[in-house]
Amino acid sequence: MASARGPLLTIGQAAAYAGVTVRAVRHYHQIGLLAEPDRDASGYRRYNAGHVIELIRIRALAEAGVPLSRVAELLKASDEDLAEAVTEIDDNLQAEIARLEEHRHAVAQLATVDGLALPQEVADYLDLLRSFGLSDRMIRVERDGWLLIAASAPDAVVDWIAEKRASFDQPEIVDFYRNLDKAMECEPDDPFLEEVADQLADLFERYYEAFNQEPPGAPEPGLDETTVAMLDAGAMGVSPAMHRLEQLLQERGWTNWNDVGPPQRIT
Amino acid sequence: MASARGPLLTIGQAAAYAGVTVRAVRHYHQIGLLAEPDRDASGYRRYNAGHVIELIRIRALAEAGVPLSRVAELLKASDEDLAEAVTEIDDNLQAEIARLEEHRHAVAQLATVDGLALPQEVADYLDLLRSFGLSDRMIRVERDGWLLIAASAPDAVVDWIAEKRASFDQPEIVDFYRNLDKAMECEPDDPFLEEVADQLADLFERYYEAFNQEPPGAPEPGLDETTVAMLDAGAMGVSPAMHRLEQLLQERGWTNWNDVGPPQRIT
DNA sequence: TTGCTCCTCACGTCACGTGAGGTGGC
DNA sequence: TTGCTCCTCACGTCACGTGAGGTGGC
Repeated sequence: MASARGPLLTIGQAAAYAGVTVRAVRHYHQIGLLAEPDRDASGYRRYNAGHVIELIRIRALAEAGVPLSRVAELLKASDEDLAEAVTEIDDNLQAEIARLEEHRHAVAQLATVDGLALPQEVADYLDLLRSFGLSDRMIRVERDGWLLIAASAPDAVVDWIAEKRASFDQPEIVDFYRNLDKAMECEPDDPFLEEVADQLADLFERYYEAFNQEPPGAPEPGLDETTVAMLDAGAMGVSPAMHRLEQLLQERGWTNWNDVGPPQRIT
Repeated sequence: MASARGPLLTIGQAAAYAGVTVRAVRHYHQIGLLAEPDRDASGYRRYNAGHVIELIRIRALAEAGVPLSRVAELLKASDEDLAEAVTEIDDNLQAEIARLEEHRHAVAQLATVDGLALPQEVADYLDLLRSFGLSDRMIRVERDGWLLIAASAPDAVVDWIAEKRASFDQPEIVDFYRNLDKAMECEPDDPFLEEVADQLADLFERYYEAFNQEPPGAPEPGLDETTVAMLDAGAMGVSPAMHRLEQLLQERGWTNWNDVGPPQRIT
């Protein structure tokens, strides 16, 4: 039994000594982690060396990220039990550090609005579209589409965006996107939409010819139906003109026009 | 205005798509972070592509450790504002990682019971005492004393422990500690205590002679009064015998005997 | 019909923070 | 007397988790 001799610290002094807040000390009392000291005549808690030592040890464990519910048990642990627990705690710390490092990468890519939840390659692709003078509206439609694709097929998105990007080496693709941009502003009965539909059907035709009726990529490019439907809904929802354009394309014998995978000829 | 066309996902499907829990989605609605979608005839929420995209973006920020209260503002932010915020978020992440790395070090040293809140050098010192066959009780008194010292003078403790450790090169110091250990078990009136007091007084005498009345270290070795008083209380509280030994030493002309700093000759 | 999802309260979690209202110590 | 510390409730924080009790969809 340690005697009550020695300096008796107030809760504020004990807390300052151990480097914790007064409220934290009271909390440790409340949950039974730290024994309540005796009170003085005024009802103030008075701490002796033993209490302060226990408080320092509690803090050492708590600061290391050990939940208070485990601190109690570790304070009483043997060297072997403690060593085992320490291994586990260190594993947790390492995992947490790895998690944060990952987030640092994610955050770095998030430096631009486009980068929110998108890989750098997609953000670069969107910048390429911008460099062609395409409207913010167009960029947003593309970005949202690729967000959905990235969420449903995170492993494939980088390959797909590379293919998509390469297609912009052809000046007629760039030209088509500019027309598509204008088309989004049209009324559904604007004759310009027929012009764009013709241009797109022509592109599809040449695309199939170039690959001898054997376009690269499977007809199902790896996206589930839900995602494809959401992509369509997103693109079509932009304006009634887009909906009309889809109809005009079907009249010309083409369907399944979306951001990934080849179009399909209606047979 | 995006149309309500496209596949309408249930809350469970939308949550799974974005990689969050159903409860999290409801929570985002509750705090106004994510707009409530329309309901179907049964009162079920039905999500369209726009909702899912917003959900993915919320998740991207939240997972990076951004508090939800800031997520709302960042979703609407410009590229410049976002870049600024990202710098800050990354600073926070780096600080957090550094904090965890520190804790990994602390935890590594905590692998043994002695290491709880004590630097490795002190734990090594305690092991040295153990190798001399000193009792667990003695080790505990020493450990608690050094815990108090480490808490009040963390920068100096390594130097002090090195001095203390070096003193054990002298066989008579080791011999004295063994006697001190036995003395702790004594009744206060045991004549063995007088023997130990004589031995300690002799050690002090030779210590002063060796340094020509000019012992190293200031009379006040850098510890505040509170700590010194707690150290005394801790050591004296162990047993009445220790208290008696202190008295016997005073009779022999010595005071201020504790773990750090030189003893003082009563003038 | 069974099992799964959906709904809305509403309390629980974790480690304290933060007043609210009052008293003691220098 | 003033300002600071101490006391005990007790609600607030943060981002949901977890039943409780009930209904809808395949």
